[in-house]
Amino acid sequence: MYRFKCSIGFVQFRGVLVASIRDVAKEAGVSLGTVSNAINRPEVLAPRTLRKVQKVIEDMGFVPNASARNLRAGRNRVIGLVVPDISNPFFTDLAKGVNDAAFAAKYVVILCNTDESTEKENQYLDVLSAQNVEGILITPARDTNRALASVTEKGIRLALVDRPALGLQACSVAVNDSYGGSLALTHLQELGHRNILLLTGKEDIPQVADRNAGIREALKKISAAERPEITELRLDSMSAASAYEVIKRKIDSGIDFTGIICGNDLIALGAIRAFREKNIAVPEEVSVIGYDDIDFADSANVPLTSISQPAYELGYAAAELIISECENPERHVHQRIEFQPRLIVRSSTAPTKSHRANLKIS
Amino acid sequence: MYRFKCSIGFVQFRGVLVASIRDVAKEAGVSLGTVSNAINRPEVLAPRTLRKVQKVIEDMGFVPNASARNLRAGRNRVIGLVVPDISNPFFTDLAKGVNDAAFAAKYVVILCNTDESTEKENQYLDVLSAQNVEGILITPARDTNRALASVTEKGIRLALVDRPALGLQACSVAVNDSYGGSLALTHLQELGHRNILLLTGKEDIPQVADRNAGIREALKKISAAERPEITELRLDSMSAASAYEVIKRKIDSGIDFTGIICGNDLIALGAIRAFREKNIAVPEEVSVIGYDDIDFADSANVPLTSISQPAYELGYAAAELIISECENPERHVHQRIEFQPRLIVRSSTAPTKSHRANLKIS
DNA sequence: GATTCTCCTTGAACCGTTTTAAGCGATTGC
DNA sequence: GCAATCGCTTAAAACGGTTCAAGGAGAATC
Repeated sequence: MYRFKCSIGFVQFRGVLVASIRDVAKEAGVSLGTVSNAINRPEVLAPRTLRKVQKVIEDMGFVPNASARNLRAGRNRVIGLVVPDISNPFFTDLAKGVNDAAFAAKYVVILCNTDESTEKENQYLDVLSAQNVEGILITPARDTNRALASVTEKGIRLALVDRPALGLQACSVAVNDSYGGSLALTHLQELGHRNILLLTGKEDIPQVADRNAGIREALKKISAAERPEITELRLDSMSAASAYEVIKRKIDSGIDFTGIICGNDLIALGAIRAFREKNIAVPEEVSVIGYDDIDFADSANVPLTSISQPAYELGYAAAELIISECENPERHVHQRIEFQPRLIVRSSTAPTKSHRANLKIS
Repeated sequence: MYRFKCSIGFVQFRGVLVASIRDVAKEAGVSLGTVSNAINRPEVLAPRTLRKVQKVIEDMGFVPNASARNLRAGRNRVIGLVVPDISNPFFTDLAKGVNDAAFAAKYVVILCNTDESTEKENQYLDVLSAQNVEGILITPARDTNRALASVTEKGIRLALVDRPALGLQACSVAVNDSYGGSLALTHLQELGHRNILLLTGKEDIPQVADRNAGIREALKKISAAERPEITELRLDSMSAASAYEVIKRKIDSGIDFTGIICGNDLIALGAIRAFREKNIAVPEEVSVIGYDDIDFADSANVPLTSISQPAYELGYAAAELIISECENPERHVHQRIEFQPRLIVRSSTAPTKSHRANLKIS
């Protein structure tokens, strides 16, 4: 650090001497405004002055104080990301996308993990607005969160991730969940499954509701004779542990299905673990289909058939969207980006026995 | 929002009217300093005044501007977390621990992902110090990063996570990597493995170096007759994809080992995938041991033997440490917390053929 | 040589808080 | 009855930047 060489006293800050723009100015023999220009509008300075100031900045290791900057400019290059479960690789990938896009634009991301709780979500929204972030990227735990609207009233821009912006003044980046649901159902139906268990989270989780809707939609299109029977089972938390417990109990009370559609891959992994423990073969006796197609799906005990969602791209696009809104508010128009999910077939799904028999006959 | 009722003009901010402390003061008929006191030191105000001001604050939905506050007070309840790879569940869990501890203390976390690059690490350190975060939690990509020292010089408190604080004025929370390495080696050695491949990241990654040191230490304690031969192989990135490619090539050029010690579980999964593809049985032909014991280790294709590290606790402890330092700088003394790793045996390791034969004989 | 024009640079105002010394009315002490 | 004390409240000075109107030094024009 340069501080010992500097002729005038630096400011005491947290017990340490830190250079301010004033110190740079004095050292470089220019005015304070010139230093500011060197940082923000180098093109207005004479090349000689610019170089001189830059050298001093470099030597002193000067970094402009973001708070002061923000106070004056009303901007701070911070966005918030609010997700229900960062341990889920889907959201991890999404967060990575957000981070990379933010980094490229010299923004910074505050990560908030709500554990699927609306209460924690609201607390985080309060904290984020106190921090005065420029924008918030959120995958809301529930569809009806009035706190979301009040955030936009405070001038904080909002974008919904993995959700359409229902009635909100906001951009959204989502995956077509309804189509994803229908992909899963159709796959099992075509393999001959007629009794299917739907193992998801609480109904008020938007993604869950949409996929269920897609499944029902797809059901209608299937002739009555071939139409599967659906049973629903709700987990308190969309985690492997929760699915493991529930499926173990289910096995004990008797299995009345040949296929499971899971709310995400973690649930699928938990279920498969339960089956393995009880010596029920996947996919021979039960087919399991996951959702998200996380990286591990391929390395799993039984490589998972899953519905692939572009998590990283989702996050990247969302961050780009909100950052462009922050940089250019007047020109911005809210938009809705929708990605399409894809079915990835691996080893955890197979035709039912009767279906195989039928195939041989015909 | 109150803004339409207020008699004087609010400040235009991001296209939206936002109340400042001045507006509150005017509305409540008190001075600006009194409002500040109502917020920060309610005990100095007369109860009547306090109630009056609080009511106005409530009605206006006033939230103090964090930038101004930070500028003046030098505190902002923000800490930074810098990790090499957030996609790695080890760091995800760690980040979750940090987040939970921060949330409990009403702090907020800026997440920074460096992709194991010192350059990106330094850029993030600059951004974080510009943001004036109160503290930084970091798992440095390399041991020798001079930028770290300069951060503390700027009055930003530092704590090292998953690393001891080598010569730095900082707390640290770490896992005994050297012991972890010896655990892995001893396990394979006891299973009869005499040719072991070490599949890790670059040597200058501190954790890698320490574990290697632990392995060499353990080797020395083994009698020459039983001492395994170690070959090292370095990956550019500690990811499944990288391990997969390298091991596939290795298989083609001939396998001269019966066991692999991997730098983390992702590497182990990538390696196992390569073996499976080439029809080499794990653990019958090759034993594989991972590191970190991520949640998924148990659900993997071949359930992974691994060295378990308390990632969540690591993060939680680190965050608590730095937050207590921020809240009480003068009373704080730097400390070093060390967790012990544990060996978790699953199915990816087994005795070598000759070892099994020996066992039968004896 | 005076005038205009360009190109840089400067000084001062301002952003919204916190903090502290000073002020002020009421109460207490002598 | 006057000074000292007490309990609140206030005014004003930071904090560290950005921004912009105004100033000043040369170069170009007349």
